[in-house]
Amino acid sequence: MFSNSSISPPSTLTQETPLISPIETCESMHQLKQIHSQTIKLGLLTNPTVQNKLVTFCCSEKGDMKYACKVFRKIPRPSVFLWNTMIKGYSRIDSHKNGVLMYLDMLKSDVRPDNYTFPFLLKGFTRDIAVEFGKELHCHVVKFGFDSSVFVQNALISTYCLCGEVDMARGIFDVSCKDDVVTWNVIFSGYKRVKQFDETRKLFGEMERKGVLPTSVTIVLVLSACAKLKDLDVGKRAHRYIKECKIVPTLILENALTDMYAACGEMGFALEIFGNIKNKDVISWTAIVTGYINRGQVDMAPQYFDQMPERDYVLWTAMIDGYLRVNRFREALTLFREMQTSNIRPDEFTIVSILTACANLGALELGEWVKTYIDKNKVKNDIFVGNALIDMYCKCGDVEKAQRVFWEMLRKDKFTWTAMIVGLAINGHGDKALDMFSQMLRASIIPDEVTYVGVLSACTHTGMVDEGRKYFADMTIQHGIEPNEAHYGCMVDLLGRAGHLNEALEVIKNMPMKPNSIVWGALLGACRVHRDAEMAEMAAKQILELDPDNEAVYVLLCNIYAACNRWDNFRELRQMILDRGIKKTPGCSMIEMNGVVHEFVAGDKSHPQTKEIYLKLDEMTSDLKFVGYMPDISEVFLDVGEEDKERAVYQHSEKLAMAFGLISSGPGVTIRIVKNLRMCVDCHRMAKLVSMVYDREVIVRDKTRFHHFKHGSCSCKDYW
DNA sequence: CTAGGGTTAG
Repeated sequence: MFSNSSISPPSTLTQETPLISPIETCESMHQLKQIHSQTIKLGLLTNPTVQNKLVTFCCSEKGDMKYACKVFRKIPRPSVFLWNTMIKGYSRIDSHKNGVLMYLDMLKSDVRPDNYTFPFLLKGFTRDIAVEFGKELHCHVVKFGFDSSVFVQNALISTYCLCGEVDMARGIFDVSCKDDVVTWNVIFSGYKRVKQFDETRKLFGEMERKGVLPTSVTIVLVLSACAKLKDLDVGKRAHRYIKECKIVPTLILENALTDMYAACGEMGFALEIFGNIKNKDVISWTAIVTGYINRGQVDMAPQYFDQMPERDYVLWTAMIDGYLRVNRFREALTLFREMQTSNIRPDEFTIVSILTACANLGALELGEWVKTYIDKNKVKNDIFVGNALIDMYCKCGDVEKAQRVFWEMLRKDKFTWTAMIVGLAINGHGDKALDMFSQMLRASIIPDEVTYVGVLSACTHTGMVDEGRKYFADMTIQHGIEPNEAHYGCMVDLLGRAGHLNEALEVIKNMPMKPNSIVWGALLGACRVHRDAEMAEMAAKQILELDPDNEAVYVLLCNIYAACNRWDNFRELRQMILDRGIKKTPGCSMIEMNGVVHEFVAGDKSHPQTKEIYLKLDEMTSDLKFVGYMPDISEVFLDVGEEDKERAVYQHSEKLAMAFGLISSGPGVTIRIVKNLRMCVDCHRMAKLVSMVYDREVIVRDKTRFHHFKHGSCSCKDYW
């Protein structure tokens, strides 16, 4: 027997439409399909409530958009509610294209959107879709008159933020009523995306004055901004709201608090909060690790890093970056190898850190490996990666590859251009660097103070005095950049190297700020090239007043005395150095071979191939003597008798590296060496001869520039 | 609408 109610047709008298409550309690698509067929059998499909409930379920988390579409297409004239539900469904599954298509279909069917339509549609946008449709949809919003709906405003603000158009977002924010805390949260999150943390801080103050009460989302965003700005005061104020507004402390909030205190250097507070977190996750640990790193206490970080059982790629990268910050590049690479052994995949952030390490070590082979890794493993090749690649290639002396990366980049920012300009300049291609600079201006990229350091050093490295003066003036006139000490240093360098020592001194005297040791150091360097002992003494005195422990100055002055044959001064100064116990920074050269960075100091005997290296060095010396090599000991410093002087120069670290390079690589392979100090005259001479006699390109990156040795001459034109 | 790591000089 059939029960009456289940077979009787829908009656207008029925209080409740049948099958509604089964849909509401439905658990799966399987159940829903059964209910759907029942509605067809019962002819209930024309009932709007049934339609709404069916489509809503299919669009929900347990649903299936394909099925939703089937049901939806059978409905003759869907209501705006149904269209919205479909749009919302597509947003949920990140099918933004379909969302937009739905919206367009809806307009074609002459259904007007309501104030739910836009938030649902915009919510599903990715950056690309937002760029493509954002502005147009904003026009629709205005046309249909929803521009004063707070939900629509919030959605639009967040869409503009997604496109990176914060100013448009801010425009909408400024005319909104600002009563809704979500509006504030959305704009804060937008400023976070573009890293304008200062705006968040300013607006937070405004929000407080307006008396809008923050939610936990607000506090998290404000704390994150304070962490980046290292603003402890505002951070503490945000912390107070948690108690005052009775905001429940979630893990996210506790992590944000820990990070804020750690970033501000308040490790005591940070550890207290950290200690009270019940279910610490990797983000909590990262906050502590980066806290120590920020304070320069890298060696405190491993305590926590090693304790954390589940280290993810962010934590690894943070730790690797910690070593980079204190110039411990080799340790950074060691950690990277450990990371790979642990089977943690590096992402684009890690890659940037590794490229930075390669750049500083001159490790081209590893850098090339990273480039291949990026291409093969589909690491997101974003603008940071591109910029780091350019920097790596330039600092490894391979300008061509750097340029290739540069031109392949789809987007270029001021960092991209600056890295290329600086890279060309230090590699001795001043003219190309300046050409790049004019292309940069034509591309409407605004240079900053670093760009101008690159431009001025391009002029310096190539001796273009008049151009340098012009750019120095342009910097302020055209771009409103006030020159800093580095720029004055470049000018002193430029004039000094060209032999205009007095003019260089005038520049220093007329500086609006107190000349620092960089500026005086530039003058001292010029005195060395032009052998002006008097001015050198004066410059050295200035530096030592500012920085009494600057051992490089003593060494340079010694070299200058030697170059000017002022042996009395030389001995006097050397005695003073010995009396005061001033230690010369040991010269150190690095060379990469098969992905391993080998390091040499003068007279080094620690290398496993020491014997072969010294044999090769003997062989080199006698080979080169045939073409006129005579040891030049004028720049030797730490030595006693003449014979020892010769020994000392003979065993300079870059010579050992060169010998090692010659025996460990095949004929014709370029030898690349990185030195921590300025290259000495003797090593420079020897490298030129090596490049000729053995027909090898030798590239030495010293403290300030590159020396590309080829066929017996050097790109620096013996001017360094 | 919510937390952590990355690029240019001296």
